[in-house]
Amino acid sequence: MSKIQVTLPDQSIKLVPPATTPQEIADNIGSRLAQDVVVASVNGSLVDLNLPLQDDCTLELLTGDTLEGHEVLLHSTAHLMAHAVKCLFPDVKISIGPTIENGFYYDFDFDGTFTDEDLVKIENKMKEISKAGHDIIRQEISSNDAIKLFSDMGESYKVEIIEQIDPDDTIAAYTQDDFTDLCRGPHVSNTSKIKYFKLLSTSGAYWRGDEKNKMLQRIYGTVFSKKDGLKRYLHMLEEAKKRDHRKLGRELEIYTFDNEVGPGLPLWLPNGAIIIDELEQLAKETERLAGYQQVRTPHLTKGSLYERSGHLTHYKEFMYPAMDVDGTDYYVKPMNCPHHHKIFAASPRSYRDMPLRLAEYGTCYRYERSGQLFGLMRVRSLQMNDAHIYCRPGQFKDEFLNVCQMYLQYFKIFGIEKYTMRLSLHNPEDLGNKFVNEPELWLETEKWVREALQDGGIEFVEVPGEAAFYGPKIDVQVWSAIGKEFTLATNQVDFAIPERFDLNYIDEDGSGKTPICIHRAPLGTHERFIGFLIEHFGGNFPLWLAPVQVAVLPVSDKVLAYAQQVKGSLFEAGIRVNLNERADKIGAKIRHAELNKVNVMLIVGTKEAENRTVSVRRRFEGDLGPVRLETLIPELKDEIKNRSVTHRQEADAETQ
RNA sequence: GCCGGGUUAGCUGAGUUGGUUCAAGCGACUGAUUCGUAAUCAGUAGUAGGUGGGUUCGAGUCCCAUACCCGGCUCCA
Repeated sequence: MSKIQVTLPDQSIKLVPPATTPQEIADNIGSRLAQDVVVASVNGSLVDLNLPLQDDCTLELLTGDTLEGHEVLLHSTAHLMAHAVKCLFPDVKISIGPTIENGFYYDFDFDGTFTDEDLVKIENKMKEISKAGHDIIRQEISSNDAIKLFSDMGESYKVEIIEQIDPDDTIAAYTQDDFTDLCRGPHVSNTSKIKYFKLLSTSGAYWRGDEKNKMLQRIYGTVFSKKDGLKRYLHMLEEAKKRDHRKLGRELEIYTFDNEVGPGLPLWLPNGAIIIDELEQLAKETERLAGYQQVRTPHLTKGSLYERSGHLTHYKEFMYPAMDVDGTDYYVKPMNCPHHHKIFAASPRSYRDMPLRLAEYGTCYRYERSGQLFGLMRVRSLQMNDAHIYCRPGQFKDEFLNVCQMYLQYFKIFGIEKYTMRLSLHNPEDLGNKFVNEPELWLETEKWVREALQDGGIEFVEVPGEAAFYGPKIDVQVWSAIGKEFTLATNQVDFAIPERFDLNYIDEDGSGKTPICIHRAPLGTHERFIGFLIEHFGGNFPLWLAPVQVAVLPVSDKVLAYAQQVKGSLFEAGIRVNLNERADKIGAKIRHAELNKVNVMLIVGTKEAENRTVSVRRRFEGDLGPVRLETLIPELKDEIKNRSVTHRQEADAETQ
């Protein structure tokens, strides 16, 4: 019988009989690989390990350590979980069980809810099924057969899914013991390959993600190919919790909430106010240089303004209800743009005035639904680093790109490296509904934005259907310590609203033209940005942002007078300084300062008092020895002025 | 808004099946100590079971309502 040639990644060739499976080849190479391999890549496509090879091919045997292998392992574990759930709760219907970053979930239709005890039971059952070592067998079937198969099992959600699959596509079912699931695969070849898993949480989730549909019960879990991987991941989750801005925000006394004030309405404590102030300084300096002008607008406005802007039709449910003032509806403002439009309209404008850039740190109020609130990241009172740029079509690309570059400039200052730029486009099917009905303008402005980004060499991903109702936008996505995704900054094109406000400028030819408007908030809101920064730095703020920049720590009361002089000099130099006058030992004072994540500690004892020096100790660096204040103060002022991102190793190490 | 869980002192956090005055640690305060790079010792106090009802001889514990928080879903101008 002729053999087939199987080329391995090291270019070595195995001659095997036709119908040999990748698993058999792995078995032949070594017992370790035989056990660890989870999926095969044949001629570049992922396939099951028990798929018989018929022709010459290249073969890569992927373990659960590889990206593709881990994905397969996650997916197979979702099936294993569904299998276990069906064993324990035969009445549940299964729906979908995809992989997500670092894990998987499965949604079940279940009359009841899964308790923590249920999770333990399910996990134990999974271990049992894993130990039993059932083969996982793929079966390709026709659409009709699949519908019959899953109808007979009472799996109505699966039937619904199959009905929406193109009947010409291959439909596959995977069976392990008495459990069969619809899946395109590939999967690991045997349940015994799934070992190091953990069920993490439960929640409700709407079928197909639509809140009009039935709410299903979701279970989240994760799996790793090695015990150590799972352990490290669980440890990482614990570490991330330590950086959670809600925990650090309280510990570092940055902000708080109060039941009597109301949900989503943060109270900024003095330390938080300092951080806000520094951010505003940065923004004002940056925007002044970029040609922005500051404006200020009121918190209350007549409803008619929001009718004109379209916000009352598009976002009324997210606005605080109207209050009646002398028979007229007034609203607290949910955004600043209509007011800025009014400022544009307040004077006749010429093409010579363009681009006109109006900036404001306006406080807005949005009625976020109660379940959306999340620490500082999602609040009901928020202050935006907002501005609106009015420009002529020919100026658009430059203006838009400049805004994007402003983001990048900020990100550099903060050392933000992990983010995604997302270009959100309209969905033609939602024109006139979710999006203003201007099909040509949509396409044109989307093209402009895309070109501006490409010209600027800025990487981005395109997301259809996510645009604002008045135009395409760029969102900058970041992740909180616990992995939640957030829009940190946003930059939107608005080709519709200026017209509704009858905004115009006199062009070179003497005719009136409508400007294009760019909405932009590179620092997002104070609330979200600071929430993010707390996590980004793990509370270890760079010197310029730190609420307490320097702590003066006298070794004993004997040198208190000198310590007070030191504090005075720093204070006069404009540095935020604390003096620890307590009767503690120096070790305790240092510990206290370290726990408060103070960047610079100045230890003064009799030696320093005699020599008119201070001993510098910096966070993460330890004792740096004595230095004269005349030397130290200018250095610190430089570090502050340059907004240097230093002394944050620990936060780096913790970043996932 | 929806599904689930939770709420005990400033923080963390115990508390059997409802049974006299609700731990403890940290923090705070007072006193002593005057000390050299992540915790000195002793003592004191504390407005502590979210709020409102109910069951009961008796509720932190059981029931109902409500507020707020947490995990998700959905949403995000």
